[in-house]
Amino acid sequence: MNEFSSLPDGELEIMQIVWQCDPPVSRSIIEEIINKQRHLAPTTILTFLTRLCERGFLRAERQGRMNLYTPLVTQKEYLAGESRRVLDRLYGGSISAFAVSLSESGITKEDLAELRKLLEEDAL
Amino acid sequence: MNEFSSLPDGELEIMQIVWQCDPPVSRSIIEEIINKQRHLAPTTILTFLTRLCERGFLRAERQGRMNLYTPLVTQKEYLAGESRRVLDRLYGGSISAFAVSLSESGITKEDLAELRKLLEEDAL
DNA sequence: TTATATCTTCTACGGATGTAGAATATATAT
DNA sequence: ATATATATTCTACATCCGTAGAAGATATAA
Repeated sequence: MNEFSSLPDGELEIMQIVWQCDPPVSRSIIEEIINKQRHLAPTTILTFLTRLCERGFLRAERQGRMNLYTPLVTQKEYLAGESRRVLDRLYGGSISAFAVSLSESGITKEDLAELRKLLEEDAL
Repeated sequence: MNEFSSLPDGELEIMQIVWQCDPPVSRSIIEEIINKQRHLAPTTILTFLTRLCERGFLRAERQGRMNLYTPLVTQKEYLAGESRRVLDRLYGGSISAFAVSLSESGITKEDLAELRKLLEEDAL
């Protein structure tokens, strides 16, 4: 259905933060959030942001001497495509095969309950 | 729980074939199967096989002038670990979030039915 | 108006990956 | 015993990715 390229880890990490923020968002905001977890040089973050723009995931607009970034792809869209790819690649597209596999590496009761609920509500 | 590194696409493609075969398996067998889908030079396949040995996913034993490869990691083990990683990376570990996302990119009725059945049988 | 601080863009580099030709080893047919 | 066919290992290379210093641009303080 949709056609967005798969993102490498570094870029995905940035996108996840952008999505969780109120757009548009600046490099410094992203840096602040990321640095709660680990250190990345400002230029590293900017490299990722530039690559995401080239990929068409973000749009940059200048404000003063800094850039503000706005997502062009929603998290929902991206995750739908990416999940599909993963499922196809690993399980030939079978979500139940995936579920069985996960249960083997430990699935939480809460998640199981949640899944049951979704199915009962015909939410899938 | 388990600790196997994530495989790059090329190597995974080979492993999927190895898993679906009766071990041990030769390069030529793998080549035959792969070439139904796309072309890969024999040396390319051998490169992947060598890398998989280095990673500890395969063991090679010489037979005449050719090598026979045996998996050291089961598909089940690998998929469990890999799925877990994917789930954590994309959905903070929530399988229901994953299911919702998949339903947005189109989930088949068959899969849905299968999933219901698994849940009813308490198979997860 | 000019120096300074700060933000971005350029450039770079090592390691991983996909791909395969060149070089080498060896079983086998003659 | 040797040539030939064929299988592997070596070597190579372009591209991608993670990472960040160097260089360049510009808002702002003095």
